Amino acid sequence: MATKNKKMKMMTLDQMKDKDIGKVGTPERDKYEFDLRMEVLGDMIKSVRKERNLTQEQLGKLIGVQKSQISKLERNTKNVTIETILKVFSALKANVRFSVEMNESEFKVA
Amino acid sequence: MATKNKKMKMMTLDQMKDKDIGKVGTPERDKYEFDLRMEVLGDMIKSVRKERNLTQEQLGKLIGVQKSQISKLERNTKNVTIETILKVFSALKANVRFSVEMNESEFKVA
DNA sequence: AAAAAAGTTGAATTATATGGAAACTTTTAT
DNA sequence: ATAAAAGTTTCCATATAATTCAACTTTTTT
Repeated sequence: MATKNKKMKMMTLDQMKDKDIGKVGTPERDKYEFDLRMEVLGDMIKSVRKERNLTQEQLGKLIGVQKSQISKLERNTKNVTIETILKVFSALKANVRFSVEMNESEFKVA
Repeated sequence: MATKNKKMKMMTLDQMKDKDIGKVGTPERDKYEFDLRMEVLGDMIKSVRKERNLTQEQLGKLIGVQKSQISKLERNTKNVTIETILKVFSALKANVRFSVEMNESEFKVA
């Protein structure tokens, strides 16, 4: 509940999962980055939502959709648009950032 | 899990833009993270593509779409799905990562 | 164990992203 | 200055993401 870090708090997905299943308080819960995969996105939403102590219905109301929609997003039945991602995380007061990492040597232009 | 590869090169969008308009060789071209905003996405694609010395047509061929499609993505005429982002950056041999940053104190559950 | 709350699923609809083709414009050679 | 290459735009079709509603299942509470 009450925060210690005044600034930002970030968490890994695993840590989030740990939280979901009970194991709270891992040490390196500081920052988290992961490859942008669709499969993992729903878990992120769910975890942040839980962190905010919201039900799917409440989150839905926050962004103006039914709880079923939230469920679908969390369960990742489909591909998702950036807009949707932003809408959801914005409602959760979470910043989404993304970065592109370019492996120079790996590309050969013939 | 996935570990860092040896030689990654990352760059900021501003640096990419600098490159586009001529200013190459900025010092902190090392890593880059930015808020996931749609407006900026097209620039990312364009910049990485240029870094790879590809034309829109070549990139298009790489992922199996017309050059007009690439143009649209770069110009951000529409919202984009994750799948598309991945497809493009994967063709460019660039890793996309994304992170969620949660400001604890900012959320008040009533 | 029953009731209530939370979450899931399926079917249907609407909105919009993806995509191609061709004409057009801008940029880059020659 | 012209031609060629690269990029943009418009029109259009198709695929699929976003969404709702209602019934259903699972979880939580009492």
